[in-house]
Amino acid sequence: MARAGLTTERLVRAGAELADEVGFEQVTVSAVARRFDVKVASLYTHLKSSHDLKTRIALLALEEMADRAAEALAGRSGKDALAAFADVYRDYAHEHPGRYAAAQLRLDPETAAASAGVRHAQMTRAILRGYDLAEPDRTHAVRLLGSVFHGYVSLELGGGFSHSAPDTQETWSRTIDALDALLRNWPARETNG
Amino acid sequence: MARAGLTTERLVRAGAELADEVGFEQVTVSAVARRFDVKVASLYTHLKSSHDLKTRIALLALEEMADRAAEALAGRSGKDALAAFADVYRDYAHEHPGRYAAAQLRLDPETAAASAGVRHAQMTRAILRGYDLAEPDRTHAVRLLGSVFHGYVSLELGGGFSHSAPDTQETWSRTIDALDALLRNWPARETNG
DNA sequence: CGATTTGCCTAAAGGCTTTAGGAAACTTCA
DNA sequence: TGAAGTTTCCTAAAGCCTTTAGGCAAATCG
Repeated sequence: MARAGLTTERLVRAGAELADEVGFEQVTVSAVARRFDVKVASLYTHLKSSHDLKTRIALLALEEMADRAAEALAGRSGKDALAAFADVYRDYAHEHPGRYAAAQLRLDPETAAASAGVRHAQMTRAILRGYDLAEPDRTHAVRLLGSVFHGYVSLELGGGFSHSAPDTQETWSRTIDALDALLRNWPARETNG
Repeated sequence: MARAGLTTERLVRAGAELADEVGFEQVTVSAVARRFDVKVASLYTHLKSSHDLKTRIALLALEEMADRAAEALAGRSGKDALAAFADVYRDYAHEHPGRYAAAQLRLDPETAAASAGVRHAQMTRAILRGYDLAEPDRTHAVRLLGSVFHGYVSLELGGGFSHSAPDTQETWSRTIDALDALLRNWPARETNG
């Protein structure tokens, strides 16, 4: 029998495509095997387990997003950088919903530490250089930005904003405006009242 | 054979507990059957399918959160209301991680429309009555709040904020401060610069 | 109390995961 | 070039999950 030429790389890539087509939940070793017209057991030469496959798809997605973000950030600062960065996530999630879902997979600490997730955090910090924030507010702001981007995109993708007016593109722009305003005018502690 | 006294209600409740103990992903019809010391097939008298079980757990979680939120909101307004509302989500997610994850399940439109999700949206709008926002900004703000709450909680639960300083409780307080400040000072359109 | 409905069971089929062991296809190098 | 070794893919099989079908006993209703 001729060999199929499987590699971990090709399998992961196929898994990522599958995720975008039918949802990350539906990605199984079996489904990937079918895609290569190969028996399931054969994939275990290249993958440790089903979980291994999913983790690799997640890492791929994180890399791809980080690469796009790095490019988007080049030569920009301030609100421009903020908007470009934010758009990278949203656009990526729209183009690759399955991969985006994969990127949400909970990674074990070591894997996470070695992943592109680290670059994401660094870039977010870099954006904040355009605003006047000292620690620990800078860290709070990093977390806030992460929350908004992730939260917005996952609600939007999950249909949380239904198809009602005003459209989500408009909300997205206004959200970025709001974040920019907030960062330029970060409240001091205990702003009660 | 004596009957086990199964009901849809009891099964869903058991499923929710299971979710909190071992994660929503691990909730299966089989696992719930085991919990009642009953054969798997027996559950299909009370549940349409595995997906039905999961959906019902999601609906339960949405109800519980909405109930808590409604109580928290009673008699409060402005930043007090905002903070109380926000804390409901975070606390619920910490107490019931599995149920919280369930609440993130994508529901089909009809189910979603009949769910407590509607109450959540209404309450968020109610909170904004304490701030001076006209449409469409009010809707943008509703979406922003939803994004932040959901995004923050899911990143925190997923270990996204690791265990680094400053602690997440502090960030949470500051996030609410920031949102309050933002809502009181919502930027006009095109605040570029 | 007999008849009907309901609830749980056994049986069974089909799918996914994962391991074990075999055979063909590549690679290496004399 | 061809023998030896390695790698890749295959068959087989066990284990777990879902879901349907059909049966018997328990609860409920006249």
